Amino acid sequence: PARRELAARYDPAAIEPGVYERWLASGAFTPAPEPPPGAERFVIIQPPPNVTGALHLGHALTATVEDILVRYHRMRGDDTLWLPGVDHASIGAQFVLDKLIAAKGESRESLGRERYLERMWRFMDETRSVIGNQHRRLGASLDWTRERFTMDEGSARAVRVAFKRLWDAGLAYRGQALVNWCPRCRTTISDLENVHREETGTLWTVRYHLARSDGTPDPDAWISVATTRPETILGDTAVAVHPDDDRYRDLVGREAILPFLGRRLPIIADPAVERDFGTGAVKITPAHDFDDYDVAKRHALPMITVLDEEARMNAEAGEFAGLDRFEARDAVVDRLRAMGDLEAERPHQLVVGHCDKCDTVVEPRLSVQWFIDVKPLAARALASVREGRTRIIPAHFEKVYAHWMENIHDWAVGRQLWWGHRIPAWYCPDGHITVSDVEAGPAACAECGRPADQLTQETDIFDTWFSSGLWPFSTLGWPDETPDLQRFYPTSVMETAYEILFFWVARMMMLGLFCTDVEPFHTVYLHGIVRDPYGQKMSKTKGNVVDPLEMIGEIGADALRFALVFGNAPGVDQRLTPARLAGGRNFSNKLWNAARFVLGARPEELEESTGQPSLPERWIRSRLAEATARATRQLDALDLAGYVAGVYEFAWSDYCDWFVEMAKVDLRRPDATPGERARVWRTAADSLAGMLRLLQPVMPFITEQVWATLHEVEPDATRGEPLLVVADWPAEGARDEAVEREMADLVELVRSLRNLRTEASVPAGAWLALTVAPSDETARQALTRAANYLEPLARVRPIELEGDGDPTERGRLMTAVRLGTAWIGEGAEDSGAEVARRDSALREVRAGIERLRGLLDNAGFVERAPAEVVARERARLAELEAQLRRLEGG
RNA sequence: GGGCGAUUGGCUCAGCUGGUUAGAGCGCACGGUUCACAUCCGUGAGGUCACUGGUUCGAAUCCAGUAUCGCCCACCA
Repeated sequence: PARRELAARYDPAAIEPGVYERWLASGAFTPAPEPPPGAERFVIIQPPPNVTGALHLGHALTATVEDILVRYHRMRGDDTLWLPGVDHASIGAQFVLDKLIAAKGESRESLGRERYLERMWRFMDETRSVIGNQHRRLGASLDWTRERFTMDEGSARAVRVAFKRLWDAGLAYRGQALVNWCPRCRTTISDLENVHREETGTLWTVRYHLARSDGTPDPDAWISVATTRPETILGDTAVAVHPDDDRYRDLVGREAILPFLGRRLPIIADPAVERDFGTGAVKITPAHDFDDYDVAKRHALPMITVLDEEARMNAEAGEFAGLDRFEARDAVVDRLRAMGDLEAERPHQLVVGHCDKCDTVVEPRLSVQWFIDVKPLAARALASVREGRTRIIPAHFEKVYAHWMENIHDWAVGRQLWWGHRIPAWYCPDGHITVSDVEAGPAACAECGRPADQLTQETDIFDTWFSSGLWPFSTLGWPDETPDLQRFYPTSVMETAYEILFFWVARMMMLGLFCTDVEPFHTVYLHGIVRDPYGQKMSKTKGNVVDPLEMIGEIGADALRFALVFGNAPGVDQRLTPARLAGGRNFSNKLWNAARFVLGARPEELEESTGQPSLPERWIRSRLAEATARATRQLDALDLAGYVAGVYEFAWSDYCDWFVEMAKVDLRRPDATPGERARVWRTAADSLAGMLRLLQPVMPFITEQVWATLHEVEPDATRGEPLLVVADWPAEGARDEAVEREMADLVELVRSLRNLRTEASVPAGAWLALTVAPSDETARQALTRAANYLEPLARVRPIELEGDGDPTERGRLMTAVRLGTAWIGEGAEDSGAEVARRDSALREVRAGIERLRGLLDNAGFVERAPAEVVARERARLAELEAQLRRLEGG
C-alpha cells in the first residue's frame, strides 16, 4: 500500500529508526569490490575516538563534517571510503579502569599485569559498541565492515614494523634522560601531555654556608640561593652563578656545604644563570630540573635522584626519606628556618606542569627511556605543508604547524603502563638491544647471537599516539601492499579538532612520510571547539556537557547536524546555544512540511503533462540549477558552512516562500486542465527531489524518508532510485537568466506592495484594487503573465493596467519599481503620512543617484575600474533615474 | 618571553583572491486563526565593520601602529 502522505507532524523519533538499517542493507557504505572506472578517490579514515568514553559534541561535529563530505562524494560516484575505528587510549583507559576497579577494592598491583589486561579487554568490548551505536544514531555513513582498533593485530604489526624501521634508520634510541613523569599515573608523559599552568608559589632564599678548608661549614660566610622547590635541596650537586657576576667572582671554584646532608657543592659559573633573578645564585639539582640537568651535563656534575616514582623522598633524602614531596617541602623549610638559614620567603608566580590526564603536578625524573629522534621526520613533514602537498584549513594553522615542527624535541615514546603496544625491543644479558618486528620476538641477540630464551623483552609500552600516528595506513593493511592500501592510500581529508594538531596530525604526517614516502592526506581540515552558550569549554566537572544522543532524541539527528555546521567557520570555536539548535529543528520541520505539501498536492489521477511551463516552474528549475552549481563548488572547496547556508536559502526562501506559493495558484486555478496541473505538480516533485539530493549530505534522515515516500508516489521524480543515499548528485541544470530577471521584478513589486499595505496599516485580509502603469511594453507583458500570481501574493484584486482604467480610480498608495508605477488603496487623496512616505522614498532614490553620479564622474574610477564594474554602476544609475521619473510622475 | 587569532546591528556569528545600498540566525516592534508548516507567514527598526595612519579610482577586506580580549607554545630557579 503506497504511503500517499507523510505524518502531519515531523517526528524524528518516528522516522530515524529504520533508515540506518535500510542504508546498511543496501551496502551503500561499503565500496564496491572494484572501483568504478574512471572514478576519483575520496577517502577519510575516521579520527578514532577513545574507547573509554561516550561521544561528545566534538565527536558529533567531526562525524557530521566527515559524513557530509563522504555522502557528497559517494553521490558524485567517487570511489569513496570512510573507515571507522577506535583508539585504545592507553593512559586514559588505565585512568578509567583504575577507578572502576578501585570501587571494587582492587588495583593494578593486586591484579597484576595479566589479569589487569584481561579486565581491560572486557572493558573495551563493553564500551566499543557504544561508540559505534552513537555514530549510527548520528547517521554517520561509515564502512563498518572495515572497522579497526588501534590494539588489533593489524595495528600491532604496523607498530612493530614502523618501530623496527625507525631503529634501523637510527631514529629510535634508548638512553638516560630527564623526562616528564606523572607520579600518579606512574609513567613518563610527553611534552604535549605536560600542560603548564601559572600558579602562585613561594620563592625561598636559602643560605648555603661556604666550606672552610677543613670541609666544615663556615657559620659566618654563605652564598644565598633562591628556590621554589626547597625539597630538592637534598639532590643538589652544585651552586651556579653567572660567569660575569662580580658579586660572586671570588666564590667560583670554592665549595658550599649542602644543608642537612653536608655534601660539598662546587660553586660553578654558567651563563645559563640569570643575574637579575633572585640572588643571582642558583642551586643545581640535575635529577629534578630540566635547566639544572643541562648545566650538570656541561659541568659533569653527579646527578642524584631524591624522589621515588610516586614522588616520595627516597633514601638519598636522609632524615626526610619517606615524606611526600610537598610534605618534605614544608619540613625542609621549617628546619631551615629553625637553623636560621632561611633568609627570605615571598610569594612568587610560577608556571607548573600538570599531567594532562589526572592533573597531578608533573615531576622531572631521571630515567632510561626510549626516544624517537623526530627532527629529520619533522623536516619532511614541514616541507610537505610548505610546498603545498598537504594543506591545512584554515590556512593560518599552517603557521602554527610550522612553528611547532621547527622547535620540536625528541619524542619520549615509552610509557611505564600496561595497556598498549609493548615496545618490540629485547635485551640480552650483555646489554645488547635487539629490535624485532616479529611478534614472537627475535630468534637470537642481533649482536652476540645469544638465543631467544636468554633475552627479555622491554616492559614499557608505546605512547598511544605512536599507533595513532600510523592510523591512515595501518588501517588499510600496511605494511602489506594490500588491495585496500593500493586503492585507498593516500587518503583525502583528515578532519579533526585543532586541539590535536600536534598530538596527532603532526605525528601522522611525520610517521606517514617515513613509512610510506607519501603524505597520508592532501588536506587537513581543522574544526574548533564546541562550547556551551556562555563560551565555556564543556566538561564533566563543570556539568555543562550536552549529550549528543539526548539532543538527537529531542530534535533529531538532522537538526543537530545542521546546527553544528550552520554558520560555523573552520578552526573557530562555536557556542552551541538553544537558539542554534532550535534553528536546526525549525529547518527540519520546514523541509518536512514542504514535502507534505508536495505529496498532498498530487492530483489523484496524474495525467500526461500539457502546456508550457509557467513562470514559477521555469524559475525554480533555474534556481535549482544555480543552487546545485553553488553547492557543488562549495563542497569541493570544503566550505561546509557556505554549502549549508546555500541549500537552506534555496529550500526556505526560493522553494517554500516563492515557488510553492505560486505553484498553488497554478494547481488550484479552476480553469487549469488536468494535464496542466500534472505538469506543475511534476515540476514541484522534480525540484523537491533535486533539493533532497542537495540536502542529503547534511540531513540524511529526513531527506531519505521523504525520498522514499516520493518514490512510492512518483518514481519518475526519483528517477526510479528508491534509495537517496545511493542516488546521483544532481547534474548542473541550465540557468534561465531572463526568467530569473522577470521573477526578480515580480518579487520586487510584491514586496513593495506588501510594504505599502503594512505601512498604511491596511488590514491583512483586505483585498485592494491594484493599478499599474507598466514602465514599458516588456513590463506590460510580464505583468499580464504574472497577474494570477500577483493577486494572492500581494492580496490585490482586481488588477488593472493603466490605459485600461480610469486614472481617477487609482489608489492613494503609490510605489515605483522596475515593472512600473503601482497604486493601491481606497480613494485618490493623499494623506499626510502617505506624502511623507513618498518623500522619503524620493529622497532615498535621489541620494542613490547622486552617489552613483559622483562615482561615474570620477575619471579615476571610469578609467581604472574593470569595465564590467563600470557598466554595472551605469546600469544601476539608469535604473534609479527611471525609478525617480516614475515616482515623480505619480 | 615568543607565536597565533579575534574585535562586524541587542545576542551568536558569516563575509573567498579589495568592486552595488555589509549579510544570516536568534532577539525586538507591528500585523496575521484560509486547506504544507504558529517549529509558521508578512512587514519593519537596528551597524561611522575596535581605534589611528597608509596604499588605492575604490578598504570590513591589503599594510603599519595602538587598545582590549582569547588561545597556543616556552627550561628564569
